[in-house]
Amino acid sequence: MSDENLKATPALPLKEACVRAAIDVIREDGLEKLSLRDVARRLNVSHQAPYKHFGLKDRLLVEVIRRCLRSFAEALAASGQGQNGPDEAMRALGEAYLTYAVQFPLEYRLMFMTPWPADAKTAGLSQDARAAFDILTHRLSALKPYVSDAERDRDAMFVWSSIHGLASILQSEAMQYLSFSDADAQAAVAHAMDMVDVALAQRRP
Amino acid sequence: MSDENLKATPALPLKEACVRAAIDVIREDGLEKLSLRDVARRLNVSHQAPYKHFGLKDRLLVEVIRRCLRSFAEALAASGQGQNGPDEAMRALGEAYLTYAVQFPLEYRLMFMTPWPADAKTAGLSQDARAAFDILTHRLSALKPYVSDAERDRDAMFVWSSIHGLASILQSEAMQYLSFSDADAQAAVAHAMDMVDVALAQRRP
DNA sequence: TGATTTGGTTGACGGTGTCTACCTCAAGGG
DNA sequence: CCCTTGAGGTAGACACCGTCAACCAAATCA
Repeated sequence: MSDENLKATPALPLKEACVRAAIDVIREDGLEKLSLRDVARRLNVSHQAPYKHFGLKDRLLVEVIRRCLRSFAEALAASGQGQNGPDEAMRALGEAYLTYAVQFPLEYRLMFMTPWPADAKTAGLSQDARAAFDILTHRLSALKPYVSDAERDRDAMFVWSSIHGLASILQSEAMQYLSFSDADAQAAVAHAMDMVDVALAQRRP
Repeated sequence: MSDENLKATPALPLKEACVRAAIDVIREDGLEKLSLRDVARRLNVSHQAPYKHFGLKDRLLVEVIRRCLRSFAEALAASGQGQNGPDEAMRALGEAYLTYAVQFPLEYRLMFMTPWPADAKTAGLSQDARAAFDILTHRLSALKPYVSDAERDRDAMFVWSSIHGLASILQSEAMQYLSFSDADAQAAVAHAMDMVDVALAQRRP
């Protein structure tokens, strides 16, 4: 036996522990409830300890967004397995997207409905976002042949904006505000996805 | 002459002035920069004065959102004038929607990308949201005949989610993050709107 | 007239992000 | 071996914030 049991609660380096605690807070209560001091309290550490690792609150936030983007991209990529054709794979992607948005609304909001910290671009978040987007472009390429990447990207942008719009409406209370019943809402979602398929199929070879 | 020039800066009752100042702040710096104390300072009034009119910050926010929804609905409704047919009216609606989102990104974010205060429903915001939504349903009714309101609402939800997705992507920096050029972005928007038209036309009589 | 409501004031409390200063301890170079 | 240095932790302060409480003047109204 080594001396593991001697140290109290090392387990994780504090930096990593901060990120995880922050994700917990956001998952539970949302971004606006996130405070560095609260994170510190949860980890039984002084209110300045997290500051040593992330000089600014925003820099912790960037790290959290990065994690979210990656786990989101993983969920999307996993949706492809065991599908028969490109059509089903495409549909599965859309459903995985919506599922994620509904299952983790606060993370989804953080990634796509919240202004990113100013230094997000320098921090390389763009690449993680692009990785998620490219899952979509790849499936589109399997679906129909494109003469150029630009043409494919236009289709991708259409699909993405439609699904994203749907997701963001779903995870807000907009449906309730417009007094849609649950059944109506579900039907509307299915219909919207059909419409996307229809539009994509329009000029398919 | 009456005694107008005797009073310093009455002009508006404080309540109204607060709402307008709050909108100014949001337009300039975004929701997260809005504070009741700042509003009070701008109006040369004690930090508690606004509190007399809106007991909670959220209640001021509700009032601001209401204004935004109404001016948004106005802009949408105005887009219908002087169009030739229902098709053009529909297209004009979509463009007015996007224009508004791009022109007033922070207001747009406030209306559709920010969790509404808890008492928004009781405060009757739903009706204002519904009014905006119904502009869309009316134009759809002019576009093609529906056998039921539910069917029309499903189409409306599809159109709305597509355009909303587009708008929310446009007003975020997502395009930049995905390294779309301005021209590409514009082309993507036009393409997406075409796709919506295509899908809508699919089963048109 | 006297009571009460309305709309304003100041002051306090607990919470936050961030700055500065201090401490401690491990690693390394002379 | 000592001594510097830097990383990672601490406590304390400052300026904000939302909100509550107490007070106060003028208007409204019984």
